[in-house]
Amino acid sequence: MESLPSARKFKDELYQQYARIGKCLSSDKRLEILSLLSQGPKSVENLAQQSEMSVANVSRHLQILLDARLVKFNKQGTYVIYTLGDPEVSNFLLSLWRLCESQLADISRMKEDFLQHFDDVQTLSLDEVMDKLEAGTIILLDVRPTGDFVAGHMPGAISIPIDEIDEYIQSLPRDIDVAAYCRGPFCIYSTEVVKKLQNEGFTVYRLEEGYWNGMWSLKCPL
Amino acid sequence: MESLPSARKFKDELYQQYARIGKCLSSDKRLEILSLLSQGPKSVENLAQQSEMSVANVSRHLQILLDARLVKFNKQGTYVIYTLGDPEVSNFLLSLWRLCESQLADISRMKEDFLQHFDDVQTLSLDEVMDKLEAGTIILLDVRPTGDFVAGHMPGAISIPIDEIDEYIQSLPRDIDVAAYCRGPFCIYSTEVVKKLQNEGFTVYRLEEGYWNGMWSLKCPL
DNA sequence: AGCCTATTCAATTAATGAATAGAATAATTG
DNA sequence: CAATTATTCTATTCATTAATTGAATAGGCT
Repeated sequence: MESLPSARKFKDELYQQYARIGKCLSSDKRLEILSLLSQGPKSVENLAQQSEMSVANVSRHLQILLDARLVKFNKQGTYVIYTLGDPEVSNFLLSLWRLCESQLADISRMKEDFLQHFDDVQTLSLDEVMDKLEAGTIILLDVRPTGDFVAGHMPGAISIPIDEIDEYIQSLPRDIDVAAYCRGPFCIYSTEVVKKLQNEGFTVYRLEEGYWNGMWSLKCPL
Repeated sequence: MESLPSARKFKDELYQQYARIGKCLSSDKRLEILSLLSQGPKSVENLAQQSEMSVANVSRHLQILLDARLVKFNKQGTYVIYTLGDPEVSNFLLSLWRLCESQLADISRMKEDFLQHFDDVQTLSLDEVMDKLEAGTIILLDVRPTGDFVAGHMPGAISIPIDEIDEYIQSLPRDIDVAAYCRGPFCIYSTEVVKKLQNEGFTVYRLEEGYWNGMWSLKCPL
């Protein structure tokens, strides 16, 4: 069909556009950034700390994500705060994680192996914690980074980012149980805190569920 | 926390696994293959023809998709028939296309530009065609490749793959209207057929909607 | 001015992609 | 049953692209 505009050219260009999004998802580091951002807005520096990358490198990855409009930013003083571009992106990430878990058996295996190291940590379910919280027989610690806490948290929880736990240990009451939560079963912030408080003699539990993506679940990819 | 297994190592390995899926999506050619497969199972050769790639190249892409379990295959005689790996993959692709369309303004623009070339092709809606089909005042042609037709089609439609249209032109009745459909607004198979039949003197329409991914819609990515 | 954060640049290293040609498998034919 | 053909997969090549780092720059804030 020589009179028609080239269908092949059109197709190629179209799929090249689609692949702009795809390329963003092809790097483990960018996936980690997206995962972190799905837990709340973050500055470049903050992302660099949590992903253990250099600021320069994070910045470059963010440019790539920005080009595909998977993230957006606004400036707050000298900080550039990045956010997921759109609720659509958040939905998409959910279905990506779901797909990964369902297709890649390696992932489930890795996660199981990892969790075996923490068999000795006592856990409470969300319901149990809520009951105890109402009854006033427990203190609930949110040990995620401050930004995540601000973006959304359990009513009644106290924000004690894991970096700052040492400073707070003295002021925690010892005559009442303590529970800690973070993002999910595979986020070990709360596990670390539980072990540390156990050594200090507290009665302390880990909350099974995590707060992630604006909801309580066991499904946080990390 | 030196006694704990390295959280960083675990995270890195986990995101590397996730990125296995991501890498599949980073190539325009692989996205095209996935798109083609979402329209029905296909042999390597068939995929090569439709994507206008060499068989060897398609095969290599399929290996990559297979490694991430986005596709699976079964052998039929000497042919290896590839399929999407799982209904989950199909769902995921839908949300990927949706994300792409919503984030990348370029795509909408390209599609609009492309469609302008076909302003002169008369279209009918799905409802109109169904009415006319019941009334017996129209013949409906499915001009997609045979495999797609077999995988699912409009009841009452006749399969005339675009490659074979010339052989069928003689036997089409000229005293009744003809409509053709393919995958969607951006699949130009039906447009090509309409133009060809128009030149032959038929009264012929293009069905606005396309049959794609087991449903009628205007949303086929290509 | 001085400090802090983020981006850009330059340069190195690593990896990835497309394509070719050749290998393996299975059916078909003489 | 050997030889041929058809079909799909693998391995290697080469060019391209991507990731990372450190240094330099830009620009806001106090």
